[in-house]
Amino acid sequence: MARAATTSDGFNAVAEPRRREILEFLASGERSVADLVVRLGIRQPSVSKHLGVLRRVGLVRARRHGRHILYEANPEGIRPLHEWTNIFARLWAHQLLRVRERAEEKARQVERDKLRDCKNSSTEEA
Amino acid sequence: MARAATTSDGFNAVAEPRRREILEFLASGERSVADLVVRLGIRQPSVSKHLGVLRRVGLVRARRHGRHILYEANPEGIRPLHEWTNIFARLWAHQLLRVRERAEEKARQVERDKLRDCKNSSTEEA
DNA sequence: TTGACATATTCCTATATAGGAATATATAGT
DNA sequence: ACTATATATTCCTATATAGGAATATGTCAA
Repeated sequence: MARAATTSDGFNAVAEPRRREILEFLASGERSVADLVVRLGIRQPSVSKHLGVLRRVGLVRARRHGRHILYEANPEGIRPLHEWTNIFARLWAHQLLRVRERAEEKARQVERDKLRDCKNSSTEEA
Repeated sequence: MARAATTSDGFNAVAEPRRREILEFLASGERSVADLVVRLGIRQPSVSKHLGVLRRVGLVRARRHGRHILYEANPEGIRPLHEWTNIFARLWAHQLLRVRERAEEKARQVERDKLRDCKNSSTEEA
């Protein structure tokens, strides 16, 4: 048997590097096919084909605007991939630590601010 | 040109459903090839081939234990995929809202604490 | 060493690509 | 209607599969 179709699910669609590039670009907003051609530096038919795959899998949506067709990312389509990778989240010890550390650092910062505010209000009392 | 090799990166390796199943199973701990054969219900050579792909891409590690070879997931290999999906995190409205709401609620709580602390310090001046 | 078990590898084939080239379709402007 | 522009589709080909079948490799045990 050959590989599963690129249109069989998001995982297969996103396996192609160009399609990831497209999605990365579309993450910043709606773009025309021509925009993508310029951005990716590949020929227009290739871009259209990739967009076709992404559209069939529900990773992008398209709408006409004059002569152009504007594509936008459908972030909901990416979520299943995100959820899947989360299966391993509990094994990322450092990341957990880092997130917690950042939260605690922020809390400390807030404490410092609080102290400073109190002092200021007691001296200059605007 | 054909599709990128399954061993070219984690995205391509994980595009195959069987390989995802393997990783899901290995997320619960080290397993032998025979375990995987039972679990997946596919023939041993297929499992070995899938494991070979996963190993080359760095998604699993193997070690011998007697006659058996034990495979374990390498969660670090999955992180790049997770990071990539995070590009769209800010577009997941509910999650974004939830995160922002929690941050703002926390900020309000901090404000309340600050006010209370200031009042306390002006009355009981410890 | 021989045999039994566990895993990997090789050979085979049908299948689905990705990109190039050429062409079709659709829309706007004149 | 005609032309220019924007995008999609078709045809082509080299390539890499996934799984089946058969076989090789490696390890223990007696």
